[in-house]
Amino acid sequence: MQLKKYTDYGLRILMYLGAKEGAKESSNNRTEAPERLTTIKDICETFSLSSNHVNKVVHHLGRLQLIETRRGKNGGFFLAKAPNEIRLDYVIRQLEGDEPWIECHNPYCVALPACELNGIVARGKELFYDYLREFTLADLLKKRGQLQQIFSTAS
Amino acid sequence: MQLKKYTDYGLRILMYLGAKEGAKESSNNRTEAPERLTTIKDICETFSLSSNHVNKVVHHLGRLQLIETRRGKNGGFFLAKAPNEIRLDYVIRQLEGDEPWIECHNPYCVALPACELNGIVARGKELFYDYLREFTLADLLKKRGQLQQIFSTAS
DNA sequence: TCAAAGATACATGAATAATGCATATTATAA
DNA sequence: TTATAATATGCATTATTCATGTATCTTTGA
Repeated sequence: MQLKKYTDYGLRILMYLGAKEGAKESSNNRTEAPERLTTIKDICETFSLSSNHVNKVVHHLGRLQLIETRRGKNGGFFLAKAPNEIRLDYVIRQLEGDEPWIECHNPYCVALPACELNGIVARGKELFYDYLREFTLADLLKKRGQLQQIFSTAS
Repeated sequence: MQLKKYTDYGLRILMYLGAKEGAKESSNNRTEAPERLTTIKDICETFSLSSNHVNKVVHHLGRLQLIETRRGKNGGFFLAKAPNEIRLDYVIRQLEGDEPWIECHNPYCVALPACELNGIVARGKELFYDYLREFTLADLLKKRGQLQQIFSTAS
């Protein structure tokens, strides 16, 4: 019972971008590309991660349109939304996958027709995500100055 | 992000016992042993599980004093408490293990000193368990008659 | 004393997450 | 136009953890 590192890495990437780019507000739900884009290499060096895995997470964040990715020379990625528009429940649900937390089929459990358990666990899961829904990336950037310093001195 | 089968099996065992033994009330926090005890074999046949794994879960439930186990001929196990005294949050926390849902060390994350995320996830986890705390084994036995029929015809 | 039950330790297998490698694709700059 | 730096993508491999199997010990009742 633990979030995947994959999900964790996704959140760290967003924190990195948020700390670097700042809390831009955007009316058109888009932010401008910064001068120099953040690259997968930057992330890997900062957090001491392997590029392969980060590669996939970045791609996923791109597909979710949370970041915008640019191929080619001087490419990289940046936040596609303002931090206060990136809800944590959405990020975690998408990266983590949204399977039930208890498995009643596979293999099938005979008690299923009279089982109250799966409903209770499913409701608990929703309460977890309802709570996360109250937070956005902006809430993860409360100590933005400190994060900036950490990220700039790391690697 | 899913409960272990181990935990699931534990809950099914308790449901089986509760359905069979009924909703006995006990002032001294103990129930009487029934005529014929439930065995690991009974559970395995009912739910089509391997005895090895169930063996360990039964042992664990015994250590938690949720059931009482009896070795030797005519041995087996039975509920050690009334169903309404067996809280679901306790069972799941114990069987599942109570680790944090997000890993900040191992390996260490540089952002940790300024990270807001782990606290948010930890609080969400507690809300999940707070919800489970409202339920007991008795709540899983609402359709007790149907469960009894299922369990008696299965195997 | 035998047989039926759980207790325990250790070994193996399976599933999935994490990582690695290779190569394709794209965009920019020289 | 070509070299280079970046992401995109698919497949292979490794590591971790969960699940299961095998063997043997211990306990208890008949």
